[in-house]
Amino acid sequence: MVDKHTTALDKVLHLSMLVATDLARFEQESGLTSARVHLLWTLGLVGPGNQQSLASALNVTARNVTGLVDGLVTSGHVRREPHPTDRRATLVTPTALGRRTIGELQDSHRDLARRLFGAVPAPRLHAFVTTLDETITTFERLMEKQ
Amino acid sequence: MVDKHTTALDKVLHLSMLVATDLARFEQESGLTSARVHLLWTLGLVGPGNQQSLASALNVTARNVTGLVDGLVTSGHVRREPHPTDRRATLVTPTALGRRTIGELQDSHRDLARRLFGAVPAPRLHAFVTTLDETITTFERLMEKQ
DNA sequence: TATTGTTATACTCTATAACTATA
DNA sequence: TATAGTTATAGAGTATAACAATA
Repeated sequence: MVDKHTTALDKVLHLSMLVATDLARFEQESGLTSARVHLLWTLGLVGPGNQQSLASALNVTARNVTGLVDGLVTSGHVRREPHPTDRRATLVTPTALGRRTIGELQDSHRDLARRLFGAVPAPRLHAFVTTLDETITTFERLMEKQ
Repeated sequence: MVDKHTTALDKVLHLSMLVATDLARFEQESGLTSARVHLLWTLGLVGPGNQQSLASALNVTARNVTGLVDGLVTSGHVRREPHPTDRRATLVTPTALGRRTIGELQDSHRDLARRLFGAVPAPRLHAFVTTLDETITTFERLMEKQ
């Protein structure tokens, strides 16, 4: 039998694993890989940008972004455009297909959240989020100290 | 502004991402990769077994397990032993180093859980776990229907 | 000089298919 | 015939290092 703290952590990880499984189905259907979906999702969050900014946001090397963008150009999800002011840089911009895919990602994310938490009474959902906030804060303080 | 359901889901994912970051530090320090740590963790859960059972538990192909075990044999974490009754099979068994690593994994998992949730009042932690249980159940019912 | 992106190279994870030894 | 594991092959993600073009 495990202690109650471990139980809580394991259930958090279990839920996020299920969400990842759901995302994997999206990836299969769209013919995309996790890394490319991650790039598209980020593009949806921060808007068109150069590859360096994507590398920072994704926490990978610039070389890696080159490869991911190559793949997404081939699949027709993004375009490389000249940067308006810096001739060294390229502007990674979603195509119509890319914009549609990003929208579907955002919609299914929101739908999933609503289906998962829609039946939870408001006060309990509030307490749930409060606990998560405290936990995340605790974690970030722990990380700082090392 | 996002709705409260999306906020809840995003915070769950944020927390699990932080946990993954913590695990990544363990991987760096031990010189192991995620996939190999996952295999060791599974070995700790289910005990020594043949490669097919590991493949099922990890949800990857037998070929993939061959490669992971190759790496862990080279790093000295596991040994391939003859299966006592089936001469086709090999028994993947942790070495002393492997057992120590598995123990450290389990300890640091338990420690992390205690540090994250140790300060949460018992009733609120209980409600937290209840909400997670409901959510996981909801999710699994959603998956069945498709 | 510093930065952006690419070429060169290499390793890991992952998969499918064909094969050997054994059940 | 079926199963356990390996060899052969291939693609994707990731990294470091060297380099060209531009700032």
